[in-house]
Amino acid sequence: MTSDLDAPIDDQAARAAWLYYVGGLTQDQIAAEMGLSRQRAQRLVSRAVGAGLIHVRLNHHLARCVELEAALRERFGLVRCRVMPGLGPARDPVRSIAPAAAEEMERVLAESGSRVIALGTGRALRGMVDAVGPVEAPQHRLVSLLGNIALDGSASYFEVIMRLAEKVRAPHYPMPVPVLVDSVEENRTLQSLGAVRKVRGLAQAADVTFVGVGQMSEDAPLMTDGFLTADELHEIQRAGAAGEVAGWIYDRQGRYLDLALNARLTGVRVEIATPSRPVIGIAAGSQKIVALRAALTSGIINGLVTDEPTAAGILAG
Amino acid sequence: MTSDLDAPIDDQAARAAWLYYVGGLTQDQIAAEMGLSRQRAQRLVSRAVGAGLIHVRLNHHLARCVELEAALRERFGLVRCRVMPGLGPARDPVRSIAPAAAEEMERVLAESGSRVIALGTGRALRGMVDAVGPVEAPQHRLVSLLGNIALDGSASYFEVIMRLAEKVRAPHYPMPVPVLVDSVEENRTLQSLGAVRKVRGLAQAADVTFVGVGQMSEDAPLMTDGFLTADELHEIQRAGAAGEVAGWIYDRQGRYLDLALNARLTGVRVEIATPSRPVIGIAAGSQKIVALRAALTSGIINGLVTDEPTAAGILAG
DNA sequence: TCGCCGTATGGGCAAATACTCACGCGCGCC
DNA sequence: GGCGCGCGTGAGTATTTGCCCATACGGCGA
Repeated sequence: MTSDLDAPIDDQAARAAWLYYVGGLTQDQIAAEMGLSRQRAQRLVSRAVGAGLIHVRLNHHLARCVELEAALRERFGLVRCRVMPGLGPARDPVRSIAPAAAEEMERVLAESGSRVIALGTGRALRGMVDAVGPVEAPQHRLVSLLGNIALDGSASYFEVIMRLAEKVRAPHYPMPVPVLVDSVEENRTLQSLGAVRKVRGLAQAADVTFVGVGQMSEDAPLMTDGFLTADELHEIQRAGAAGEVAGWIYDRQGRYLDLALNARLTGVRVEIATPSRPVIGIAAGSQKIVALRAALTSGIINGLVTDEPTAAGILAG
Repeated sequence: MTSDLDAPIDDQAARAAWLYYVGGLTQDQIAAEMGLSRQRAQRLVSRAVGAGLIHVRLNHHLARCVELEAALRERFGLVRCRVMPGLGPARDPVRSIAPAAAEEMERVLAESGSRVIALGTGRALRGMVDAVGPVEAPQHRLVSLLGNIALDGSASYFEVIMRLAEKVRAPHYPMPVPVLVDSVEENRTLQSLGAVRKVRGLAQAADVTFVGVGQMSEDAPLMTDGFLTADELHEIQRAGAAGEVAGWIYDRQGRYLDLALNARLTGVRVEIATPSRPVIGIAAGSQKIVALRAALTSGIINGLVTDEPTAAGILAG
């Protein structure tokens, strides 16, 4: 990833992108200004965009999105709701929702009082963290809802909490355990560890929680990430699984299922959503509509950042 | 300006720009997606940029800017300081500092407690307001430091407070009087009005103040905006004028001058900057270096948003 | 009703930008 | 010390974009 050695290059890239997007210079002018070849200027701008150094936001509320937000708020009694324009099919909706999710996160980070912020995992949360600006917020504590170790022992690809903590310089409490362990006994052992108990306690007392929402269809993240086999998935599907938050699986009414799997999950089950302790779901995509509707129905989440087609899909049900 | 009738067009423009900048589609693809001709897509994107619907921010701290910020903070004991990359000569520095100033404003607006926010006038503040996102902040009160009526009786070109109030839906207290009146008596009459007294009192009690900083050189805004004649300007220059905040003129040490003009100024003189009641100066440009250094020296302002060359110039003195 | 004017639209073209390729340099490995 | 290997660079080229113009549309006044 971006190491410290890249800093001067990133600085150049950021400067070039600034001149390009804010200053409105052409790449030729940038090259002249910075004393580079035009190709290099082009590469720097491109690099800045690719590395997420540059961040575009829409200073305008689209009527359609506002309507959907109002409808979702109304129907599910949401505390927070953001609906971003869709990007058309074949584009990753994370690109669309990440900036809005980041704004929600920044809103919390901007609070001057100290908060405990709990975080799930997943691509959407990772996108959110990447889009968060480098604000200093050392007064808050960041805590992980679930383990960040994948089955193969590697730290999870979607490292959310460490990245965010690094950006905002806040104390952080990752859960240094696997998401899912092999046996009930192993889990019991882990849960008895003081460190794990402390992190779980903090997570359960979180003031705000940000989570992804997983679908339980054939492309379930729990399966593609290797936590479930296809057979296990099918069995759980037959038990009525509609979605999953932090690994905990629920049915179409958003009621958590009583599964054998539960005893092997190390993470905290999210069930604290109240107006003063919101749980914000960050998710978009047609595959996630069912899972989102269920989580919203029972109030597992009472805040939502999604995109237009997903919002419409949720409301259509 | 942008009227309500433009809303559907602005919606289209915003959507096109979203697809272009966030989605990364080409204008051809946008045209296909939205069912338009390519030219129309191009015009919409262009319109969105022109109308300030789209807002670019740099998610990366440039080493050079951070250094300058630290040096300014240190030397002048600043509460807040932001230095943005310069755009090269011949580009309006307001483009560079407006987004950062808007972030500072949003930071204040995000506070959940109720604040009184005082605002000056000028191009830089106008740029800031345009860059502020449509956040709801009805808990705060916005108050004007000085009149918004120009000499010819028209409401000032740089309408700052009304625009901001409209965006954030906060109660606002403009000062419905001229910046400068013709005679001392006229001023006395105005100042005795209950409405004016109330606004002035609120402004003096502001929790945060945002001001532009005017230079007193040959291109002084006070003169180009028609408040001073060339002769008056020259006389004031001879009296040692270095800069001006909200119309109140100070010398190179940042001490307010005792001028005949003062008796005709309707606005509030800013002299409340403390760590808990910051006064943030928003200004950039080589002509403003002297004025800024003076205001920083005496602490008329204790916060600053500027650009790189200006910051370097201030420190060089 | 006609004609005028301002505005919006799409085609075409020149400029600007993104991509591809071949080369060169430095680094590490043998 | 020689030999690749990979990264970065510049030249050339395809694509995309911005702009100008001719034209169509619609509103308005005569």
